[in-house]
Amino acid sequence: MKKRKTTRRTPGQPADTEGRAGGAPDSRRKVTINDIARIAAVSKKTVSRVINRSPLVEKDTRARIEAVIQRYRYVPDPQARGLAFRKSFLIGLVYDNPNAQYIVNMMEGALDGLRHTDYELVVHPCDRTGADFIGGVQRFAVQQKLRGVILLPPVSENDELTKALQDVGCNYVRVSYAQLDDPSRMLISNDRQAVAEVARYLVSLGHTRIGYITGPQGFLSARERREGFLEALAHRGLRIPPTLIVQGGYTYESGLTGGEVLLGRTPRPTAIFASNDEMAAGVYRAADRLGLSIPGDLSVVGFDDGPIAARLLPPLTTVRLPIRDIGRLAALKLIQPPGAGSEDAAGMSSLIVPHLTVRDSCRPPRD
Amino acid sequence: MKKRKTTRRTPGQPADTEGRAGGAPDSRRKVTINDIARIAAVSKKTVSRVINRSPLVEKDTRARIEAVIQRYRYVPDPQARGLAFRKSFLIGLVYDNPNAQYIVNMMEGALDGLRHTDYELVVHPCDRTGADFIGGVQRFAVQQKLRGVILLPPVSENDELTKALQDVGCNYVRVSYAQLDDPSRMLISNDRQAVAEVARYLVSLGHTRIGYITGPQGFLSARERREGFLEALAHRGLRIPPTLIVQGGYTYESGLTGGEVLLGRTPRPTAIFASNDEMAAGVYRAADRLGLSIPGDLSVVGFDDGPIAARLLPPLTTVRLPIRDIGRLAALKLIQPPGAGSEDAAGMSSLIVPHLTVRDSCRPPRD
DNA sequence: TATAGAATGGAAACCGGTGTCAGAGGTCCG
DNA sequence: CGGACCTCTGACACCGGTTTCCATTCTATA
Repeated sequence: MKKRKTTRRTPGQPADTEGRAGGAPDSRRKVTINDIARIAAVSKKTVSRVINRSPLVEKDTRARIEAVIQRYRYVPDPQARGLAFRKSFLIGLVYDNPNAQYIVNMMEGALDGLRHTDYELVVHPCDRTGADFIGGVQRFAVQQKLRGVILLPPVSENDELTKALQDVGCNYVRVSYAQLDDPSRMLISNDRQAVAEVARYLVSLGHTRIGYITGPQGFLSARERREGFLEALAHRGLRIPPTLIVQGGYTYESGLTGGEVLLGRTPRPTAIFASNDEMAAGVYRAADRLGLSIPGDLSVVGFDDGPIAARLLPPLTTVRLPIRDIGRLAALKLIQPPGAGSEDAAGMSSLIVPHLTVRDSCRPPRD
Repeated sequence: MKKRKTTRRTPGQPADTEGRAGGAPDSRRKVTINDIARIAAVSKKTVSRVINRSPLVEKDTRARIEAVIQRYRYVPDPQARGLAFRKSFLIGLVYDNPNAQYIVNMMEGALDGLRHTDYELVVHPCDRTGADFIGGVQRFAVQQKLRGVILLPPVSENDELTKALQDVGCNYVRVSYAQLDDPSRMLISNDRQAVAEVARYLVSLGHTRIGYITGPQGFLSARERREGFLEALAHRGLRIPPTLIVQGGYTYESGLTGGEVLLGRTPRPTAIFASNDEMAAGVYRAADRLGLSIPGDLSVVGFDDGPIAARLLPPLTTVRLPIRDIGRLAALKLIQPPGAGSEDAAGMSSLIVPHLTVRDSCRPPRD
């Protein structure tokens, strides 16, 4: 006896439909798993097995079904799958970040990682200072049944948030600057090491009076960069007096005022390290106002290597953050089953080390 | 033989469950429409009517159901709804744009428009020069059953693409610079009018030798800006010789080379209008290389008012594009039923007029 | 008071997939 | 040769909503 005849006795559809067992199913309507099953003369469950790469399908059967799928350009409906799986095929990108450039790059990176998968990226900005910010993100995750969430700094530093996500069983990856969580949920940029490189560079040029503009209070990156820089200088026997360290906020304006403060000290610093590019741009402006030329009278270093860095005059020496790569790795971490390492160990390493990009904004101090 | 009433706790325990009318339904499991129906002692259909704002529900009943929904923080599952509706609650943002800043702002704007709605935004970059680019976007729309798509320039200018989307019944809004389509599907930035403002400004300062750097071939914005600018100048009796018009590509590098070309002409132009900020930054660089000072020796105007504009030295006079607003309006257009204008006519106007933002990069020519 | 006509609400089918579990066919072994 | 075991496969219920169709209740009019 052959296969049983395929059944699929939908109330509406009499045996008639079965008869023309190959007929293109109304090209207007979307092809469904039922169509494929009927045409391939198997049950929809078997088709489902093929779709989900179950090993319990005989090779011949699989090949036959795959051929039909190809032929009819069938793609399973993500919504239906999501409903049955109790999980969507969406990845959330959650951020609260002043730096737009950063976001796009991260997004593009995440999309790189998601390319040729079934997943789509849903962006979700939020205000980490707003009321019920955590509840908002949590609801987002639950309602959309997100497969996972990528948390960008500074929201990635919020332990309450990750707790809330765990509570509702939502997977996540935190992009940050230190080990805050289970390694499988972290992607770490070693800014400490990068700023040490800056310290080495400035010292090697001969600078000894170096000003520093920090990031905003409470940002982990701000702390890591500041501590890393000061420690590295100390390691080389240099101690920056407190008067040469000013508080910034990662904004152009804070860089401008910070720069003006630092350049007002006597004796003046011969170099300023602003802990991001925006603030470095502010320092350029401050120097300009005081009639100081860069790099002649003042060396400047930034951090990020955003689009502004290369466009400033002179082009800014800065630390290049491989943001796009970070985004890609974050996405991969989310969608890859813990065990399998398709990307090799090095590539999937959760540790990113940014490096110094030397342009024209530094020079030995004139003495 | 018929289906017997298996399971489904609903039929199984009617009056009883209602009795403890407040009993939280296993706080671990997600609340469903069935729970709400049971607790409110109505059928799920009625709850569904409330959710979808059907007018066929008695006031009291509605109030009671809404109370239960509130109480249990019930939110209908978008996937299930999508499945039944044959439409998801996702809006696609499709772009192929070199300018990252532009994208983020547009995205934020779209998210503004989607806030407090059931919709989420899915980003989808694409390569308009790639093979089967149109098919790719089409598949994206079909597979995700997108409620609508926002098309950003330059992909918004592709009529084949919009045709393909229409073919699959996908709604869309095109953000562009001229009426390319049904007004209900267009959001137009009147760059022509904006550049006329630039022309007026430069002429009023006394410039007569003005250089112009165009956008890339085939971009509608490039054409509109160039033609608009030249016409406005002509209108004031000024004709730019072809030697003072160079082809750019909206990139920093093209601005740099374009600037060098223009500044190499004799006599030198006293002002250069670069048709976006990136290229204006390139002109700054070109001027710097030639030892020319801005605005002393050369006036420069840009277009976009991206983040670079205010950070250049001197801060760049440029045309401000209200991108975030555009994004918001685009989203609103998509999700609002054609008839209802919740935002007033002026606000929902599909015509955006960017305006000149004067900073410090222009001055009367020195003679 | 009778009756048409609306307004309302319920049961079951359906959207397009996946999970469970039982059953068919084949192999291995005693 | 028969039974235990394994490999595939399919029937059926289910995910959480909406829609169809029909029964019931509530008006309004004759």
